[in-house]
Amino acid sequence: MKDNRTAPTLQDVADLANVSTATVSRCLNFPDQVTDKTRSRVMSAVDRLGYTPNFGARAMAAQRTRTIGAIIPTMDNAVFARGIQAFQEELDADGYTLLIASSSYRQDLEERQIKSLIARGADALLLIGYERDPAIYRFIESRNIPTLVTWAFDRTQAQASIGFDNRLAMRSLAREVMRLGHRRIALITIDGSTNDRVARRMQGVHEALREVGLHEKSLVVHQTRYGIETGAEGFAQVMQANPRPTVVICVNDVLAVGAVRKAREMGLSIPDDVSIVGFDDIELAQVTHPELTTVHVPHREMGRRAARALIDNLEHGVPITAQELSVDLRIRQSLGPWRMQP
Amino acid sequence: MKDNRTAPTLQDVADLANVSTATVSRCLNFPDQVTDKTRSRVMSAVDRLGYTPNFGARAMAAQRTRTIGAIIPTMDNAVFARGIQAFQEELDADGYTLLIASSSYRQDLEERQIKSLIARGADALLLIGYERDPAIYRFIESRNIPTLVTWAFDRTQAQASIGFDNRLAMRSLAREVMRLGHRRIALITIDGSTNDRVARRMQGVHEALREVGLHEKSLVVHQTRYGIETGAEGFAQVMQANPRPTVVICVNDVLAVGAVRKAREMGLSIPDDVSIVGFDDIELAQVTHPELTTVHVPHREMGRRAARALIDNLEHGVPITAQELSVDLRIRQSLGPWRMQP
DNA sequence: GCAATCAATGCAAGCGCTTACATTTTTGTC
DNA sequence: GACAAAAATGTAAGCGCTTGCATTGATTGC
Repeated sequence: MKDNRTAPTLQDVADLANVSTATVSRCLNFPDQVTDKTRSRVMSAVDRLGYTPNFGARAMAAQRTRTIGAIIPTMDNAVFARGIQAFQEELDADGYTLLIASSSYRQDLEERQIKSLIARGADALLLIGYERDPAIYRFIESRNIPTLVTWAFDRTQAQASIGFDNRLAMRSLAREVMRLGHRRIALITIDGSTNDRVARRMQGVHEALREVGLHEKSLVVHQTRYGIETGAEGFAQVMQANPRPTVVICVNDVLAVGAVRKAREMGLSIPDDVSIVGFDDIELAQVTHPELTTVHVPHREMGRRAARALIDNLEHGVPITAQELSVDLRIRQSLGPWRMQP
Repeated sequence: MKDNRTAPTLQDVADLANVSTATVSRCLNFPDQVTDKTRSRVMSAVDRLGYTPNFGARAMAAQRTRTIGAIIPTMDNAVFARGIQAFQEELDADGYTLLIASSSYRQDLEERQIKSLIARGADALLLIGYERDPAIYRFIESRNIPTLVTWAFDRTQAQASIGFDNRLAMRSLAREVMRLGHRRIALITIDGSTNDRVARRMQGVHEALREVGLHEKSLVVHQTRYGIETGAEGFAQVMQANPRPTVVICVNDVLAVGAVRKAREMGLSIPDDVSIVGFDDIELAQVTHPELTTVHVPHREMGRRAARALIDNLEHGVPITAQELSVDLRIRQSLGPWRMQP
């Protein structure tokens, strides 16, 4: 009798069904290579013992895992959560399993996790943004692991990605702001040094500024951490500038929502006293009052496509090609034309 | 020369460093059992080859993985995202890795994932809510995997949990609603059949109702899916009841936020025309206008404690004991006293 | 300088599975 | 009913690692 505190093995099943382990393995992996009779005998042994294949052993023997790894900066951010959820649904439909790790925006952690996911046998990898040590790209390359970057798109980068161009997207939003006559502009942002998406968005703002002959220096910038609360504080800060900004651009909707709240608390009317715009178009953007003008990003679509690209590569060797997704401006009530300050 | 398309193995490192695989293994796992000289030789071989231990092989040989599995209903929900993020941070600090799967609220999927996580060598498991097939609890038990339920607490259940009592929490909110004189009440909820937390919250409302002598039937109930948008639709629905509800209780904040938005669209003033309350106290709750009265749940604290309990059990055999966390009412402006309908 | 001791290292047996190849059984044909 | 071909099953060699035990080498006390 076996120690029943421990998982039953292929051997246990084989013994109970009176066949070899090879046959059991075939029953599980290639059912039609086995007689109906044997198969049902084996399957009932499997049920009886509550057998589940040991993943590590299987991975080692088969050299594939049907597992895809993803590393996101944080779970605690709706944009990633939503994209990854779609990614996972698509994988699941094809019998793949998703392994997620979150890096808290720390490069060192991310590198550890990339190695850990590969060590765990991930057949492919999904990463957010381009920015990382070239050595780690070489490492991935040397292991021959198909890898896709997402949430960003930049044709000058070597690494294949499915995403959108953060710089251009933000630039077009900033242009719209300019078009409405605003010239006194504030930017609430988060640290761009470990976040290339944010860095690109800031560039986009700068470019739009230069196009109308404004110097970057004229921009009132406030850098803070991610969060509604910090967005609110940031808003209070930038509104102290003199002359007061007529529009506040936030690098994401979460900050913008905080700004909207603070404006209300300060008794400012949006967009009459000040306009506020965000980025991402999360569900929240339509809940604020007034609704938020922002850049719509197809998070779920991105996740779905990324999954397809990776699976197609794994299953049929389809090369992974870059895909740029289009984003579009969602002009809502939080952005209005410039008016002379009273 | 090795095929460099494939990961280097312990053997490769051993060869390069001129030692046995046993020594390399010890260098990695018990560095002080090895001479400085050998160690540095081995380590430089490791670096040179970019060696990373194969997880499956290691798990198989060592019978432990320092990995903990968690299954949540969906990533795309701030409350789980936040709790799990804290859980993961705590695990990480102790050198554990988190494996996450999401079940889309489907029991069958969850069962598959429990098995998959165990097969992957998870040393322990974190699950949301109690409700699942007893067979699956037996399965976990038979594998001797420490398991913790969270997001719920019920002393009548056998399974250890760290969470709060959804029924009592919602009841106290409903009592407050009654105390303010409301008697014409609507409830916007989601399917409770696969979600014991929601089912308990509904019970809580029913109990409070009975306490003031109202019959459950007098409650205007609308069941929908999770989401801001669906919450908005639900609100429109329940407000058609005659007589019109004076308060709308939502089983979570997301629905409530949708309700608030719809009320605004309908030109109703909150709380003068109708009160709205939610549950969870997500960040959103303070962004709506007016701010949402809700039940505050310590999501991050819950995640942290769950991690500690599991690690302490794994490392020092500390038994996993149930812990009830306290929640508290956050009374804000969206709830006002009952007034005669105009 | 030598035995006794202890630290450092090596040897080799698994861990649970897949799969190429060998063997047995079944099926179809004449 | 005998034979070849095809289908089903078995055998056994790994996959990459850890670890108990055996071996070697260094250190110590006398």
